[in-house]
Amino acid sequence: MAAFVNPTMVDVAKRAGVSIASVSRTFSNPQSVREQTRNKVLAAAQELHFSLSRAAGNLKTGISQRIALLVVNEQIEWFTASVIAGIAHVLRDVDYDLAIYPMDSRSRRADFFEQLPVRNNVDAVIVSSFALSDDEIEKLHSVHVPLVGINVPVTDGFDYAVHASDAKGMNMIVKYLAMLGHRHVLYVFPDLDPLRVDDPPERLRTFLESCNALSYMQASVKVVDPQRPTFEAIANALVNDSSITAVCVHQDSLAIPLLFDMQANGIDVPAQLSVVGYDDSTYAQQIGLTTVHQDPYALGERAARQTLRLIQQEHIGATVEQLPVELIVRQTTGAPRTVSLF
Amino acid sequence: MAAFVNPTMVDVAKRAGVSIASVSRTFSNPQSVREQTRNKVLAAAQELHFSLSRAAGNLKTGISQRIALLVVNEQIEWFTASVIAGIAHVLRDVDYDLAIYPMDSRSRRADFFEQLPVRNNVDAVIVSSFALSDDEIEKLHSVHVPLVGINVPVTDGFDYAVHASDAKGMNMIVKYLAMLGHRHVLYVFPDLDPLRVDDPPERLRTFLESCNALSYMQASVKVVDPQRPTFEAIANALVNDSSITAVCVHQDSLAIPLLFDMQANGIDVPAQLSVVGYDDSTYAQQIGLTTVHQDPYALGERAARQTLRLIQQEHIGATVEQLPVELIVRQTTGAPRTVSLF
DNA sequence: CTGAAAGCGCTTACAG
DNA sequence: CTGAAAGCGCTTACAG
Repeated sequence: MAAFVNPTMVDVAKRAGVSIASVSRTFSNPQSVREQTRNKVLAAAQELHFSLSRAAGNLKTGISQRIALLVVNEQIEWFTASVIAGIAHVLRDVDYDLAIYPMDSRSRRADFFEQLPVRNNVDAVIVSSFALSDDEIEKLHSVHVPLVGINVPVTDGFDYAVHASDAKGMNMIVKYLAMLGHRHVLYVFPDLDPLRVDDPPERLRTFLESCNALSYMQASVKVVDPQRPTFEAIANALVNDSSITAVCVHQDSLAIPLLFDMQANGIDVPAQLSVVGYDDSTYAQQIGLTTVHQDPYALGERAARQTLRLIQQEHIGATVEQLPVELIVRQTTGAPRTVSLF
Repeated sequence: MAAFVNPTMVDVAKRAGVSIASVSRTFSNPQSVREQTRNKVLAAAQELHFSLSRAAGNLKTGISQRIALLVVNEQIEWFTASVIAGIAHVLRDVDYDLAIYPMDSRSRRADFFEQLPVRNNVDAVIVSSFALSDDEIEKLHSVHVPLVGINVPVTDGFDYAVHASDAKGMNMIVKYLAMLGHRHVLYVFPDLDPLRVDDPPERLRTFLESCNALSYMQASVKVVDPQRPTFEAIANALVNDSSITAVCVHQDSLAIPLLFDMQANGIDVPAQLSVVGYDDSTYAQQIGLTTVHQDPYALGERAARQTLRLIQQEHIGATVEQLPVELIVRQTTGAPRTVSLF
């Protein structure tokens, strides 16, 4: 490992008896070189275990083959992990790297925008699921590279943005519950990461709007500490107002333990109470949770594809897109109860 | 965006009235330049929004600041996502990139080892949670870069490897169940990803060994399709042999839906049946699952740190390490039942 | 402590 | 179709 030196194009050129220009061309633009030459080069390259140096190419072309992803959470959870997998999948095929920059504390975030380590070293930046301040957007613009957003609450200043529409999903939930006959739904809302400056959150907002749009539909909200059992937190809301017949939980990761606790406490879901989640995440299917399906992997893929187009200066069509969202009715929802809950 | 050109060291040097060597030094080795000079450089750099080009540096130094991670699954699941987050965390601090190469199909995997896109373009390679063939290891050696493993079943040919010991975890489970008084445990084993050439899997193997070591402990195994409900699959094993009083599930992701189904089917866990999982993954805590805790994030961090040392040619101490594993006793385990299950 | 200069390994006009 | 040559933006021995 000590004195090992990788072969370069000059080694290949020598062995193949051609110029380095021909070597370069057979890799970057094969049809521009005669087949015979190409074969000589390929053979020599194979024999020497030659491999292009991306650093040299990057330097010459000014293309870094790197895209930055700004995310808010460090211990990456379900949604972000899928987004990353989707992006990484499309980038790998074109030999691009994804450089992940976690903004998991105020100081890290401040440092990032202070240093802007991305300047000069990235072909685009993608922001996932949090809001940028105007100042931050301006700084990102100063790196002169396409800026794309995934589930960003406001899209001004972005060259492209994709969303899974919370508005549509919530609207479907509310309409579906109304159709089943529910007239009073409790929204369970976890205290959010303070760094996620999405305020008021789209889901909650559109839940309230959707209920409002239906004159007969009453909405209540219960804010809950995600670290503590949700069941206990909402139990008294439920006893205090017996007109609540359905619970709409902000996200599956809260709904699933809740369901479990309800079952353990002998509450019959959905006979006594309907429960709907949001995300269609791990276990939702196995457990039979009615929820809204979205596809963060697809979001990542789409964002990555469009980013690549932007880098290529290609036309990308619409500058803001929504990916479909789907209500998945399973076993936790039904008609409102006819007898009392407790 | 069109004609924008980033400033280079020569711009900074001019503005600061020094040579580019001094500019370079103030960034790479600040104490080698006089404070006054350094300040001039820093000021000029700031004014021009200068940022080092990593491509140029990489080319000159031969250090790519890139580490490859080989993983087997594309739709990245809980464990791998945490490993990645752990690695990415330590790499970000030293401005290294993580290039993820998914080996999610035979052809992708074959292509990777055929092309070896990593040659000449990576400072190390890390392999997570699958077995390499001898041939593959040999090819990776030919890239002349440190090779490190995370939870790899065999560590020959690796410069370093970290594990969360399945053997220890399983041993704790079996001893704990024995202590509670169980004498016959059913191991629930999912059909594994055929690409994960870990055969026979450590967990199952050490479960059987641990039971064997206790002369009075009987072990049974039920192979299960992870796509279908586990409860139905094991129900008849349970009725057919009433001496089974505990179920040891290969991983939490199987155990959690199983528990849910048991509860729904009126089985009282642990009064009628003890259930233990493995992983301490999402929801295990909220749901009260007895399981073995391991820390893939820590595994990733440790692997990354050691990889960096290897790259630096530093001494790394032991070449194979195990990270602690912990039995977390919660509410799904107890004494064997005294009345029949069904 | 500082500068002039070579060179890392490519790509790509340009000329033939 | 092919080659000679310039140059991308740094780092670093070398000399002073």
